[in-house]
Amino acid sequence: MIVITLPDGKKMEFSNSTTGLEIAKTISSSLAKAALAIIKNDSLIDLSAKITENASVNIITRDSDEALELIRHDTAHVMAEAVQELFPDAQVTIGPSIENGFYYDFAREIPFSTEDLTAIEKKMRQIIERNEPFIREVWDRETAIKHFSDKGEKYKAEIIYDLPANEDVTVYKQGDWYDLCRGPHLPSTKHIGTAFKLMKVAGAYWRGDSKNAMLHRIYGTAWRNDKELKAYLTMLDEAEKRDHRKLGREMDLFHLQEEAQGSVFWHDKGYTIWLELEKYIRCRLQDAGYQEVKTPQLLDSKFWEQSGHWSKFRENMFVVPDVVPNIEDDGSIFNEEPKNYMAIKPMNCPAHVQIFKQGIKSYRDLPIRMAEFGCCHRNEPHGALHGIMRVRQMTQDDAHIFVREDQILEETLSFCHLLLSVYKDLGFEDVAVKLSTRPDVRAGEDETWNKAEDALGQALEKAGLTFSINPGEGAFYGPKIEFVLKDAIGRDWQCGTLQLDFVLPERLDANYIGEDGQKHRPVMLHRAILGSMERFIGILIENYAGKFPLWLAPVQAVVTTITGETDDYAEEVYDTLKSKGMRVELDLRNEKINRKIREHSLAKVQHIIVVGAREKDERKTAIRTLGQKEQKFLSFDETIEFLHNETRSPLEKT
RNA sequence: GCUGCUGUAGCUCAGUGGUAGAGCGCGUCAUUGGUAAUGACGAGGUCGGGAGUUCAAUUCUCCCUAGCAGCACCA
Repeated sequence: MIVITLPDGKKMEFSNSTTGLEIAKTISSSLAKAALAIIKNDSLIDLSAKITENASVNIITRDSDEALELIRHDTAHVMAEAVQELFPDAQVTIGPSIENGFYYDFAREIPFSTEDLTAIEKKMRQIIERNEPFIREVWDRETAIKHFSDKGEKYKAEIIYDLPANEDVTVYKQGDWYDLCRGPHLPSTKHIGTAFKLMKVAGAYWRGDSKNAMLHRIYGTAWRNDKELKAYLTMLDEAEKRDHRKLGREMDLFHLQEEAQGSVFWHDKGYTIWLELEKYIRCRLQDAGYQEVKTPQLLDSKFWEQSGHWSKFRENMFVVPDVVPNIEDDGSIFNEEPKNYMAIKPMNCPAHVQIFKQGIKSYRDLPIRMAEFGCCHRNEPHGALHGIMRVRQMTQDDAHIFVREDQILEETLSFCHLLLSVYKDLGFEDVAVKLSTRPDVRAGEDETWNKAEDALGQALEKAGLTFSINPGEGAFYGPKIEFVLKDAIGRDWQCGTLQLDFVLPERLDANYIGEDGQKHRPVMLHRAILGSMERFIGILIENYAGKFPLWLAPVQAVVTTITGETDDYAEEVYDTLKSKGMRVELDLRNEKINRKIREHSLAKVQHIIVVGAREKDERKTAIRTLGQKEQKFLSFDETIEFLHNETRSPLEKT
């Protein structure tokens, strides 16, 4: 006799064994039809799996998150079958479900083409239509290894070989095709439905390691129903429309060119956003008791050896020989072998420690909050570069807070408040927080790590933030907090960070005099709110789809005319707005008003101020605001006041 | 860095083994038009760079380079 407990607490009895399907049938025939799998004591298992002991059971139907994962995983299996039917030379490897869909990696000489995807997808729909049940089998380990090896599936054989000894080797069959898989699966292929689409082919390393063979990965998306699929595809379209590289060009914000790959040419309009953002952050930091500094770009390699970057970070640094170059037409660039090397800074922290070290610091001086809009260069791999989001020259809104150990909690807490308040001002209210804890390879005593992790955790709790733990993801020198914000179309961006560091002050021999008259090591908090100016502006562009909050917008209003007869009045409006510090443009072109409205609207100018003969006569303006049907008719003075109000930054609003 | 794809006018993109085209933009002229494209004419290209095959290469092949997608890495 076994007892099954349902989520509502109801108990059911079965003679000696049962299955999820039997339980569902006992409850109702409609549930039996809808049931896809069950959660038994917190683990997801097949509907047909035998239950032989007392258990709590939750029946999974299509609308649950678990079902969606099953759908995605099963679609991956069906794709693998389709691929092997069409391309018998392809070996299967792994195919998990992922966010928004699934992928499957295949080993094969020839990569898949875009045309292949169409054929594979067609075959998948046939396989689903066959409605083959997924059947689980447990195989003997040795037999399984031999079987897959003989079949030429060496990757599968390798996976089985590496499976923990206590784990069953399970194989799932769907018709004649089968795959090594832990499961669970849907009852049969038809449950997958039709809401999936193969998206793209890409290379991927076996087991994610760049030393291993490159496999061919096919990505797909899969959803519960066509409506969800369509919504996802619409979101992708929307993301493409917002692409900062496209908007950056269209709005004349910046450009990139191959002679300076990974570094941004900021145009007037883009740099206006930068300056406004920088001004805003600078004010917030001043209010929060930070000092601002500026440190050198080029520093001797010996300095980086001392800081530890030379051994740990050198492959990401730009190194310059400290030699006068040869200017003769022939011959090498350098006539002598360089004795010394300089490196362009990839981080600001070691330089900040040098400032800290000037003079003697007392425990009374701490905390010292040292900020820099630090321009750093990192020698990023070519394949990593992406628009202005991932660049080789970047400016961080960086700061290092030198504290005593007893100040960690308080400084962390106030940083969290500052960061959330900044994000809110910039339009991001949905922020996820992650705490990354000690990695396997680390510096420092376990006792110190305990204190550090506790302090960060406590600060987050005090700040009222819910957070998830990233075990083992901390830096080697200390644990860190990462702040992830969600943009207008639901994408996540990791921006802010706070990292505790016990190592660098030690390496660079920073100290302060404590109450006891002895030297002590300060702890460093590395922290950034935006991350980098480049990346954050990229995020802003995509989040707002180019329609920036007015205080950041490069063009806040355009004054334009209907005919040339009112040019003088338009100039007066324009001059007055300009003199009040607003970013206004004057459009006196000999074009029809329709055209001018269209062009400025497409350029995402939010306020178009039209002055024609009527407005001139009455000393008024007609303001057309982007996204609104009605125009406003305001007097000259009201216009100035209206725009002045609209363009106020969050700093002026409080 | 790895795999695949791409590079033609300022932008978006056609096209061809016999040295190139469209739309938008730009310039000139005409037009003075009340809220999402006025018309006409015109100027723009060593077809990413180099080598090879060929009588002939923007087109075919190879190498390099940059961009794009993904992987790895990461702010």
